Amino acid sequence: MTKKIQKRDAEASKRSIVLSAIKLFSTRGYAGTSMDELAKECGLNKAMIFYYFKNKKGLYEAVMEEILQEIYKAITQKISSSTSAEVQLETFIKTYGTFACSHPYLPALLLKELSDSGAVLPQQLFKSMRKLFGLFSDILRRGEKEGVFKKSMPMVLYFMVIGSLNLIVTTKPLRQKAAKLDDIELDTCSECEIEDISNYVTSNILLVLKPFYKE
Amino acid sequence: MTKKIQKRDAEASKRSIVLSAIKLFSTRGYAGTSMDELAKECGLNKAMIFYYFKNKKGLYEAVMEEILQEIYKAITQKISSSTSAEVQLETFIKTYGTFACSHPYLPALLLKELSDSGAVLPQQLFKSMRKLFGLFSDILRRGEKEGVFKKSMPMVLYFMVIGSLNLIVTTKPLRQKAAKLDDIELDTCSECEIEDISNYVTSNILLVLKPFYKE
Amino acid sequence: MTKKIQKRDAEASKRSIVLSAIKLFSTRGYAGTSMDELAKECGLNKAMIFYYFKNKKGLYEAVMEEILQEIYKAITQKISSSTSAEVQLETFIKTYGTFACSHPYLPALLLKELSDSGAVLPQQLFKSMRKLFGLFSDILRRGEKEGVFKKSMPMVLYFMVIGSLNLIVTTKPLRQKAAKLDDIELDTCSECEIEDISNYVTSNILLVLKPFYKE
Amino acid sequence: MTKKIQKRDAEASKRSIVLSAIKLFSTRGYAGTSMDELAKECGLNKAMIFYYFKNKKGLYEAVMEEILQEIYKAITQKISSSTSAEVQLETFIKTYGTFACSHPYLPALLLKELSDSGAVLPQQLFKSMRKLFGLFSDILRRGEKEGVFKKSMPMVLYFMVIGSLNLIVTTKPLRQKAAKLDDIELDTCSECEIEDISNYVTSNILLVLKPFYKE
DNA sequence: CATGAATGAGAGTTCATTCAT
DNA sequence: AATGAATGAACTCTCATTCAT
Repeated sequence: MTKKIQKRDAEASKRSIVLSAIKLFSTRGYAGTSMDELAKECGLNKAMIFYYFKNKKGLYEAVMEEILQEIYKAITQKISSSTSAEVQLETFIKTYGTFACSHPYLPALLLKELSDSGAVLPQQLFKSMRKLFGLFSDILRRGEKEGVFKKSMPMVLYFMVIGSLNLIVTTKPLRQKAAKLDDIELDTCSECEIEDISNYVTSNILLVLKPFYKE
Repeated sequence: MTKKIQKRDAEASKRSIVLSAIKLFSTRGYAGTSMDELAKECGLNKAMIFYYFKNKKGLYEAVMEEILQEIYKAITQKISSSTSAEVQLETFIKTYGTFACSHPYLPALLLKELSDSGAVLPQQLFKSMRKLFGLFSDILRRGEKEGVFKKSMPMVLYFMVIGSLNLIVTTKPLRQKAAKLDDIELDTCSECEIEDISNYVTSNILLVLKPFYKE
Repeated sequence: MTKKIQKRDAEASKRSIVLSAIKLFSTRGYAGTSMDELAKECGLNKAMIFYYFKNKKGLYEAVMEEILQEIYKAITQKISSSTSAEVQLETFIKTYGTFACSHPYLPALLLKELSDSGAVLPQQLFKSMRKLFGLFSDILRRGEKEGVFKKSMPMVLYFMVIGSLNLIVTTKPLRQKAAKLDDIELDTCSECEIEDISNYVTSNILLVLKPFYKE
Repeated sequence: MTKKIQKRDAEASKRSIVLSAIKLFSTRGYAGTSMDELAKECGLNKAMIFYYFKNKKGLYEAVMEEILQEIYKAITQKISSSTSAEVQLETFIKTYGTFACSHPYLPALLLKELSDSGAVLPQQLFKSMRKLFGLFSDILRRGEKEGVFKKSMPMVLYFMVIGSLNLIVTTKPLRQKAAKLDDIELDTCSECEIEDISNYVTSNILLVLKPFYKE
């Protein structure tokens, strides 16, 4: 009845650890995150982290699992409402963009992991990356089969999409700072909305896939 | 004479430290790299690192400075031989690609830095990043002025370029592993040469900038 | 009736804790044994250990009490069937040997305890040790009085007996390994049966106590 | 010149660590000894222990190596002055006794290690034990060959010797306490000198090896 | 009687950094 | 310029023990 009181609620405690871990791992990185700090952040005793997750790496795995499943679910859900390859591609990119923007830890963690080929989590990253990229790749392949898309290099296009979107999200503070201090005239897109950027990326990719495509 | 030799030794030692630091920082990240390990790697005493660089952060700054200047120099040099915006853009992308491929620490470090908005190196990264992006942006702007390029969002295009190229480089081991183990048919571009990819990226960007562009 | 079942369960649980504790304490030592591991070993919740025994030390005391009583009971029982000092001494040694061999935790724990003068368990060990040694000493004294034994140093003889028997038991794996790997010819008694050793020790002690004793 | 000042003297620091380690390991055991306490005890920073010895186990190894070599050296030195098996055996036992008494950490550590078959240091213990026992065994074998000793079980005799001597040393405080409090008449040899005990053990062993031996 | 959640203290170990030579 | 010795703080992780149910 008084279930909502956090104390002695295993699920809530575990959740609170994961949430704090997401925050810290995404800002300070794996090695840069300390379990002491994490414990303080989530308001639980440090030992509880090891009670629920066998060790630091185990927690990191759980965190990555969590967020990669989230984005995967978000995208598949949205995509399912259409069968057109073109619409699905558009949905993929836009959903990824808005999700990344509202869950900025995803780009931070993903870029960090991908920047050293999954040094911490090779197996895990590998599987999750494949799953998400598989989705993207399938859309392109189907479009190709149906004659609406040109032949392409899916891996490169995928990296153009998630590379740009992730970087746009993670560099936001940097770009805003740049805009203020800048003596040189340099448009760092500091005021751009994620929707505009997703749209721009989408139309760029479609330009590549569909010759004579009108934006 | 003795002095000169000492000075040469000093320069050599400093150089050796930076080189080892590049290697370690790019593979293990900032927090993941220990000064002990670094000292072992470069064959010098640990105290020498602090003799030449005030502290770990100072060394990291020197490392970033170094590699960002390198890539900047490489690109400006190549670009200077032409005045056509189109050729310059092509040169920018391809030079970046080949440089990233032959100096794979660049993508690793850059992505790591950009993935947390330069938490370690705000000021430094900021300036160097701006310089490189400034180069890219200038080309686009000039092309636009000359009527050969359409209006665009330079920041996004820049991220599409360096995002994809960097990811292609850093994920190479991952993608090759994926190619071997994979049960599903999934083209991870595991055998692609960087030249092909740079070409593909270039033509994609030109498709965006120049409507009706023939690849 | 419900009560009785509960009580039986309680007894059974307590017993199961003690048994697991004997196993772990004797192999890993007092400090080396963790309550977590112990709980896992005995299949009960960790808190139950503290429910039945006030703390780790309390459990250790109970364990020692238990096994010292066991060996004491085993010996007194066997001894009672004879009144001859010589036969009783023989029975003491042989019973100790076979018991130690079939309950190898006894030597392990006893040697550990005696090796730091009962730092963990002064009072407890003290009393139990005295009881067992008292038995041995009584036999010698009576034999002396009856003129069948020479005057001796009971404490030293006692240590010669239990020292050798305990060591033979605890070093068994070590000695067997030695036998296999050994390049040098060295008889480590790796195949000896405890009966033979007990016999040998017995006859040695009798040789000391009874001059001109024929083995 | 001011070499004797402890600071910045590696050899002295290492020595001080080993000495403190001997003290703590022998009283509290391996698992029971904490590196914090050890650092406090030897007056050095905790990190220095890991600077000189790679880890706790490494330090323990060094400690065991040290003391086992000491006793081995002490015995071989004394033994070398005679060629008679009988005298050598006597010297072995007495030297072991006096050494054990003046370096009481030896019995404590040896019994602890032997009581779980070298759980911490199997390989090391194995070699050192073999060396020392080899010495003992050789004497017996030679005596046998020369016709002065009867056939025997060297391993058992060895354990009777070191078992009793070690226990006499480690139980000294216990036995003295027993003597004071005791209501029962029980001779715990609380006032015995190690020489008397060594003599007694020696003559007992000789009684076993030499029938009709007069003490 | 029994459990899982929670804790504070301390474990071993590594860290970046400085000092003395 | 260069080294090895030294340090204190921080690290990940485990401990014995208790609380709430």
